[in-house]
Amino acid sequence: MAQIDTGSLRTPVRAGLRRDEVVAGIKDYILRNQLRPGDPLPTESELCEAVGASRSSVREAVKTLSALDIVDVRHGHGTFVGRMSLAALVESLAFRGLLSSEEDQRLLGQVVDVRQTLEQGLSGEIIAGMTDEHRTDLAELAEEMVDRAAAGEDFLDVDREFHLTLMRPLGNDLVLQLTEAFWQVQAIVAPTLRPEPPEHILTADLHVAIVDAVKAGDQARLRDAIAAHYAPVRTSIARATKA
Amino acid sequence: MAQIDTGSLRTPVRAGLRRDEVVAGIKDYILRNQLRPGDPLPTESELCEAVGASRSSVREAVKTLSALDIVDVRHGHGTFVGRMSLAALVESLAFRGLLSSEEDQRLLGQVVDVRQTLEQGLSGEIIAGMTDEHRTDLAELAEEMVDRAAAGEDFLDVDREFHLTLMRPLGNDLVLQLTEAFWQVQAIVAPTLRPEPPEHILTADLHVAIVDAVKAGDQARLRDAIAAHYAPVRTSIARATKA
DNA sequence: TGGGATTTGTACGTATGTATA
DNA sequence: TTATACATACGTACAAATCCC
Repeated sequence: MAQIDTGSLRTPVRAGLRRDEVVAGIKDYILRNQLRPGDPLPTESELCEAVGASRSSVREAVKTLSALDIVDVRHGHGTFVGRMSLAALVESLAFRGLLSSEEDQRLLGQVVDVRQTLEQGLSGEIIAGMTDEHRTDLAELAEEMVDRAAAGEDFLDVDREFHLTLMRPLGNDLVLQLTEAFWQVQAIVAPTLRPEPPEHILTADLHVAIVDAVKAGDQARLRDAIAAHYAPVRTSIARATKA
Repeated sequence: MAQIDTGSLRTPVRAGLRRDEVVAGIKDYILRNQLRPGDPLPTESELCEAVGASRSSVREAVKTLSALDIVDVRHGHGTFVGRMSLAALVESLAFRGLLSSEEDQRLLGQVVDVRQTLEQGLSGEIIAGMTDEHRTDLAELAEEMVDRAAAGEDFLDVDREFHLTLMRPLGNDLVLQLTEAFWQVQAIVAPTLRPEPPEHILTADLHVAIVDAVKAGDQARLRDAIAAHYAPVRTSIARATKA
């Protein structure tokens, strides 16, 4: 129980805001009880008593933690420990990109830089960690892209899965989540300034080149293939900058 | 004004939750009016009318956006467009690391991987973009580390500034903010499992080596210096894993 | 210096929507 | 279907912080 001296009437000295105390209290509760993602938290009313705050304060605190995916609130069911995903990063970054058309170009370029740096910088470990299963998964995804491109369809979801699969051999959850987060940011922000015919066939081929490099186990070639993959995006951003 | 059809009594069909509607409404308001960070938003009561929701709902929505640093609320003053920093990323990631002692080791290792990958992968552009001012700044920071290490003091803040200064020549805000964010996560999570004598002198020397490589304009040497810089952290994480 | 106006923060009561058993 | 537990929403009143005159 996170009792906070509400018994003595008039405790005029109170460090910060009530809401922030409750936020700290809930975090504390999770840590002290060693809860894991998915574990249930006390109900709102219980939290009110425990921390000695009103429902309003508790609810606002929970909303703050909910936005960070530290807690997960299910209507009519209860409150649970969240999964602490990077959804908040996506929301925040993506919205920044939507603010103005200058900002969105800048951000897009920077996101592409980071994505390329990570994929290239980890290319050695990617090749080293690749299993046969990874390779076939990657090959099938590239094949799917080619097929859909030939049919004139888009393949955003396949592209996302491709870049995730590329990073999977690393066994690094954080890299995986960053990959997904930046991919999403790009997917959200890019359409706002691109009245451009999508070159699906070229894009698909560039992914095939990545697969080939991976299969060959050639790191230098993989780095080049990754650079080539991001080149069209860069030119389309540069083109938008001039316009 | 973001009027949302509250005029007709009984609008039984309401897509989602009231709060989420308000969240969308506020985002919309910012975008439609092309507001920039720091610009004022309508007061709570004005938002209530505009979106046709109660003050509680509006406040919860604002708290959600506030957690993402999309808005910035100042008690007794008003609500403003936020700076969309990566503070949410730090909070979320850092707390994940505090959950359990296994998680914190895993996360620390992954954070170090990402930091090293970014610094090494961008080493070429770092050297290319370095001005004399950057070099002297970096040299002074390393010097400060050496001095403090000799005096037996720690220099966390200097270390943070060093890695930011290293990335500054890139002119990439996102990289800069990620650098700061991951640095903070490491600074928060690392102490939870390190009852270890800090080797300040070694750490300072490793930073000096980075400065020397930068001054020499030698990318390969810089990459090595960066790897060497993170090596002690890795061993201390590995040591904790065994224990 | 001070006081009043504005704005956000907290508290409480009540009613409603939602999921589970 | 009913009952129960829970989150969601609304409204009001008051406290606290900030600003301006």
